[in-house]
Amino acid sequence: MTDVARLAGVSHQTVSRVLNGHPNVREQTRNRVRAAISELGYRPNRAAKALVTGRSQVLGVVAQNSTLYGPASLLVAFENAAAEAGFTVSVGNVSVLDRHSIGRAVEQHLDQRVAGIVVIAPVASANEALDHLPADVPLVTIDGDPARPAALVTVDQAAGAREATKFLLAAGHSTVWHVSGPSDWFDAIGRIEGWRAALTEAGAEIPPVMAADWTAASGYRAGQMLARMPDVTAVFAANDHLALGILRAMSERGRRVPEDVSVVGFDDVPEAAYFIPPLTTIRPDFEAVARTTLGMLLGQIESGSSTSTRHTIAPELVVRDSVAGPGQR
Amino acid sequence: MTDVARLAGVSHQTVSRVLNGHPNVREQTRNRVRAAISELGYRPNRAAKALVTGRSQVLGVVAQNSTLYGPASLLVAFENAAAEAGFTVSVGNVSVLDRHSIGRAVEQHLDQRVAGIVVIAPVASANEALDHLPADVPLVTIDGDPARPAALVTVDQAAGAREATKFLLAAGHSTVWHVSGPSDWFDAIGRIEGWRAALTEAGAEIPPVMAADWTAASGYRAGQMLARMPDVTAVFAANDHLALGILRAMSERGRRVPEDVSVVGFDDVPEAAYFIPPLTTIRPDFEAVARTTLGMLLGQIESGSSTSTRHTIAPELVVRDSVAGPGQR
DNA sequence: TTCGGCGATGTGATCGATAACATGTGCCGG
DNA sequence: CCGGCACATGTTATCGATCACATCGCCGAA
Repeated sequence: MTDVARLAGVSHQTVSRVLNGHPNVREQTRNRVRAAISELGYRPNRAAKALVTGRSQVLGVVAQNSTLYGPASLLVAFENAAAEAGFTVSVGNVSVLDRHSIGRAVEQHLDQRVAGIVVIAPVASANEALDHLPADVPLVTIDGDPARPAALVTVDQAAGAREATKFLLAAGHSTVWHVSGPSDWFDAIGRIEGWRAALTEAGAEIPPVMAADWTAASGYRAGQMLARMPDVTAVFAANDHLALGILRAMSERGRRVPEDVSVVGFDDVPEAAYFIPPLTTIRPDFEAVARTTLGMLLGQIESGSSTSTRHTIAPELVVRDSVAGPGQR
Repeated sequence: MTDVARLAGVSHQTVSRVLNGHPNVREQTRNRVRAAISELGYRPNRAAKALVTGRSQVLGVVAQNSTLYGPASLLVAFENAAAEAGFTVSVGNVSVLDRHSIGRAVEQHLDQRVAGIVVIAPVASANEALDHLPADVPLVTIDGDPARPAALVTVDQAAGAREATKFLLAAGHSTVWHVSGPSDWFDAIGRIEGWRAALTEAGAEIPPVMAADWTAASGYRAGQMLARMPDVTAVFAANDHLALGILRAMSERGRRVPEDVSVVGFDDVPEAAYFIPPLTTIRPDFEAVARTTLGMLLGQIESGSSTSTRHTIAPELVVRDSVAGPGQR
């Protein structure tokens, strides 16, 4: 930086002003400095800037280390959004979302002087950790507890589940079964709620929830039970991989989809259109979630105050071939 | 740090020595300093350290922004391995792997004074960029060009493809068709080579390569063509999602898998066991790739010299139900 | 005419760590 | 009994930026 200043015939402070777009610099001076910068191939040292300002141009993300489609897509979408805004993303993967792990990951980020932190906290166990975090750092939660008063962005799980269920009911089914995600996930809870609400509104009978985790394996197991109950004609699976397992179980027991049983999933994984049959599902807009999260975070960073705004992103129904009326049998 | 020094009754330099495990500190002094540190809840400022040493405890990863299973798993595995070694990972996502984008991402990482960089460079277009990178920074490439003399870790694509093809031949098929990935991906090229080698060794006829991208959609299109050729009895798909599309195309045209047509995939995505039928596939060991990469990177960081070692990780055949002999029809 | 004020720029202190060198002990061998 | 050396520790400079404040013209209003 000193070299640049010398070449441009100004002080290091003026170079700093040009770099940071400070208004009070003469056009001519600004140009001289710019020329010197590009001639020397000068690149500012972020570490020095971080040291003096106490903040870096890095955003920290704490996420459960997983290749689950939802969280992974969210992460990628957020990385993109952040890159566009000129931020780098530092990922603090964590194997369990408990208080200790999250706390450690957050502190590690604070050591690096990140400008803000995003916690992808889809499970109940993350709550306690979030309650004990320092309040003065910009922080936004994705998929966290809707009941917590904190800055939060989520997909509207209940609305999506409701739409899926209503779509099945509208096709003529008298009720809809549900294979749910793990009960400690807010996503799973929200989807159960939406499903139940749609059934209640329609005055339909509410079958017991079939608990599963998010894997195709557990969907398959649930599907094996559903397949042997002849009165089951419609199933709403809490995600597409569960649906995949269900499709296979149905196929093995000779129950055709959608002629005998209709199935709707959630997530719209890229392969969903190529399941047998192509899966009708709910598509959450991960990019919108990422953009919104980034916006809130940047807002907090600029204002210096942490808000408790809540944003909910409505998902969208994608109709394919896995739903038909019960009469088709 | 000054506060800690005062409380412990020593100089800040001694505190620094304790922090960095310097040997020449008396046991008793060391304990006093440790006590002061924990009493004050002191946490060192990484930015300051990075400023003075010129290196941070951060590793940069440049990857194509995608939710493709392979790259995404690799990234997660690497983040875990790095976290275990006490490093944070900063991800520089890039939408296209061309010279300009990679260059920019790398420079951004250098601005942050990362300790080392990993480039996940599975396509040919990344080569040019890699040739023009500064040579003095520790850098390891994953899935890069096997022909480039650089530090590189890859899955042994050819060996996996060969194993898959041999398995199909061993089941009694006279030849094996191949639906490949995009021709600018080294992974795709390696898999084609392995497939071709296995056919050549067995003296089997070599059918034309069916070009596709990695998506289920393109697998479906290829599958539609394969399904109408009655002499096609065995297909090796370059990844599991392609295989999924093929399975659906076969199912639509009434060709049963595995009775009429056998299919093998590549990747072993978690859902592969729940395709219809469960997919026989090749499982690459992403964790081994990540561990090896990290090891090489740390080696370079410590030694200060950049090596050109190459490591290849052999994948493994996972047998399920999508392969049978041609006689079964 | 004069002085307040603002715009453009420079000067020195500062962030929090490490590096290089200096200092002060105590022990050993000659 | 003393020089010298290893060990423990302290002092000061340094990394590369920003911040707070000082300075210097210059313009317009009293």
